[in-house]
Amino acid sequence: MKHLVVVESPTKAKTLSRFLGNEYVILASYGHIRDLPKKKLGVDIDNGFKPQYQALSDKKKVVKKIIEAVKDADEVILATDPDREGEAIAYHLKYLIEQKVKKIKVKRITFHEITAEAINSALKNPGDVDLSLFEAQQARRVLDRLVGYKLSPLLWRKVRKGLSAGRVQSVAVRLICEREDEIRRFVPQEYWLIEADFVKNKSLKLGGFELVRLHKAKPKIGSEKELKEVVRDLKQSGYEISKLQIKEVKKSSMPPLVTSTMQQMASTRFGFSAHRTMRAAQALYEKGLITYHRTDSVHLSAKFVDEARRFIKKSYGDAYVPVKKRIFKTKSRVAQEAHEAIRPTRVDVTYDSEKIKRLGADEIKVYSLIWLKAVMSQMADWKGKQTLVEVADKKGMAVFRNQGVVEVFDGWRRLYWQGREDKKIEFIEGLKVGDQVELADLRYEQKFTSPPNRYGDAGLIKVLEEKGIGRPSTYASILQKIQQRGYVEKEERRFVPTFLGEAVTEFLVKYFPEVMDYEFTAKMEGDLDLIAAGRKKWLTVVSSFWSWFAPQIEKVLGSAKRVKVKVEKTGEKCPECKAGELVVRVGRYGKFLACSNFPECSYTREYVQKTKWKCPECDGEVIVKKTKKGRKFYGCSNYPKCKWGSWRKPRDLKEQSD
DNA sequence: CAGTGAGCGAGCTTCCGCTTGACTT
Repeated sequence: MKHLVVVESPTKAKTLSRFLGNEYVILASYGHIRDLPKKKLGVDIDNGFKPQYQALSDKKKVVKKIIEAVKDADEVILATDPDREGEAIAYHLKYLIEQKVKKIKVKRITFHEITAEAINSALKNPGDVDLSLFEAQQARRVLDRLVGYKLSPLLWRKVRKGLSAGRVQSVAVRLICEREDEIRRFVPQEYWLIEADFVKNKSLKLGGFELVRLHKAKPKIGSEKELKEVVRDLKQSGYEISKLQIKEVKKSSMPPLVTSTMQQMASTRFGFSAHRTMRAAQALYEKGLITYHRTDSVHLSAKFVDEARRFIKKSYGDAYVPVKKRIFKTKSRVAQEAHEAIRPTRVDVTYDSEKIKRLGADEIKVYSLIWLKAVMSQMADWKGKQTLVEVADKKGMAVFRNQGVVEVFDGWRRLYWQGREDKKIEFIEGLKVGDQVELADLRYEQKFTSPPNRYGDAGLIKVLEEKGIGRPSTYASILQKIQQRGYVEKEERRFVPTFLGEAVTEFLVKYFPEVMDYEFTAKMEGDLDLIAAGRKKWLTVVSSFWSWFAPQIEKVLGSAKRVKVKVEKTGEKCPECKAGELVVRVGRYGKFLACSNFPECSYTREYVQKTKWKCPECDGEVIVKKTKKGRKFYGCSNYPKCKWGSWRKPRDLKEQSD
C-alpha cells in the first residue's frame, strides 16, 4: 500500500516523515489552495449565497504536484490542522483531488501534537472531512467577503477611491481613533501625594508611610488650599498603629508565549514591530529551533514538560521543580488548539549557548524570550512575605500605610531578567496594634493625572486578541494594512489616526454600528461554533446577517452625503497665487504639499519630512520617504544625485525598521 | 524621480486567514 499524506506546511511534513515509514509520501499544500475570486464578490447571493471558489493562482504548481502524487497512491490522508481553517483546507483538497482523480480513497485524520502515539492513534481511526466544521469556515469566509467587498466600494463612492473596510481592520482603526479622542478630551486632575515618617518611643523610626485614606467628607485633595488645611490637621493629630499584617504570598509563573504575547514582549522590550518579530520567529522556526510561531495555544507537549523539569532540576536544583507539572489551558473563546505554545524545540539549547550566539541579533533576542518564558513556565512558584503596617490618627481622619514584600524564594523569578527590587520593612518586629507613635515628618508632592498612552504594536495586538478580533497569522499584517491605507501613522512607534482614518471611522460607526461594534466578531464566533456543532445552518447565519446589512448598504448609497476629509495645514502662503494656503495632501506616492485653491491654482511641492541626520555619503540631509507600497524609508535629500537609502534609522540600528 | 488632489464616469480599487519563498524598496 502506498499512502499520500497532505499537510499544510513543509516543516510539518518533514516532522511527520520522522514518524512514518517509506510507504508514506508526505506533501504540503502551503496553506489554502482554493478561495473566492479576488476581482469580484464571488458569492451568488440569489442562489443560496453559493461561494464561487477557484484554485488560487499561486498554488497551481503545488496542487499539480499533489495531484501527480495522488495518481501514484492507493489512498490519500488529509492531515491538516484540527481547526476551522485546517478543515477547510482539507475540504478543498478533497474536492480538487476527487475532481481530478476518480476512485481514490480520501481520509481525514487529526492530531493535536506530533508524537508517535498521537499519529498512530489518528491513523488507526481515520474519519471523513467534518462538513459542519467546514461550513463554519465557509460562513466566516463569506461574511468577511460580504462585509469587505460591500463596505469598501461604499467608501470609494462616499469618501475616496481605493479605500478599504473590513470586520477586523475597521475595528482596529476605530480603537486607535477612540484612544486619540480620549487623549484629546483628557483634563489632567490635580492630586497630592502625602508621605509621612513616624517614631515610636522617640527612638524607633518608622519611615515611608503613604496616606491612603482621608476623612470621608473630603476624600481628595484637589488644590493647594485644601492641602494646607489637611497638612495642618494632620500635624496636630495623635497617631497609633491600627493594623499589622504579615502574609505569605506566592506567584506562579505565566504561561509560555503564543504569537500575540511574543509580539507584545518583543515590542515592549526591544521596540520590535510585530512584523519584525515574526520575521525573526520564522527564521528560528525554519532552523528547527522553535515550534510553530503562529499559534494561540498555550499547551506544552508532555515530552517537553518532562525535559524542561529535568533541565531545571539539573541547572537550578530540586527546589525549582514544582511538585506538580504545570499545565496551561487556553482560555480564549476561539480555543482552536491546533498547535502548541511557542517553545524551544530543545530545552538544552539555552539562549546563551554557542549555537544561538551565532544567529542574527533579532533572532537571538526573540529566541531568548521564547526560551525564558517556556522554561519559567515550568519552574516553581516565587514565594515572599508581605508585610503591612497601618497608622491611623486618633480622630479617625487619616490612614497611612507602609506595605512591603520580602522575597523568601525566587523560584521562576530566578530567570526573571527585569531586576526587581523588593521594598523591605525591617521594623515590624516588636510592634503591636495600639502602639502610640508620633509624626516625625510630613512630605507632600503635587501630581497630575496623565492621559492614556497611544497604542503601540503591543497594546493594539493585546486588545485585538482579548476581543477575539484577528488571528495569530494576521496580527502583523493588520497593523501593516491600516498604515498602508493611510488610516493611521506611527509616531514614536505609536499609532496616531490620520484625518482620513478619523473620517472613515466616523462614517462607518454612524451607518454600520453593528459591524463596527467591538462585539461583532465575538457574536460571529458564537454563531460559527453553533454551525460547527451542527446546531445551526451556515446559510441561516449568513442570510440573517444579509437581511439587515444589504438594505443598509442600499440606503447609505442613496442617502449619505460625501464625506469631507480634513486636511493638514502648514500656515504657509502659496507662492504662486499668493491667495491660497499650502496644505498637506496624500496621494498615490505619499504626502505632498499643494495649494488649497486647487483646481484654480495647481501649485505643488514635495513634502519633505526632515530628520536630525546628515547623509553619510554626501552633504545632503536624511529625509523620510515612502515607497509606492507605503513603507517608510530614509533617503537623501540630494536624490537622484545621491542614491543613499536605508530602512533603518541611521546611526541607531536599535530602532525598528518600519 | 514625475506626479499625486477634485470630478469628469474610461477602468480600477476591496475582505480575512492559511502558508512560504522570491522579490524590491
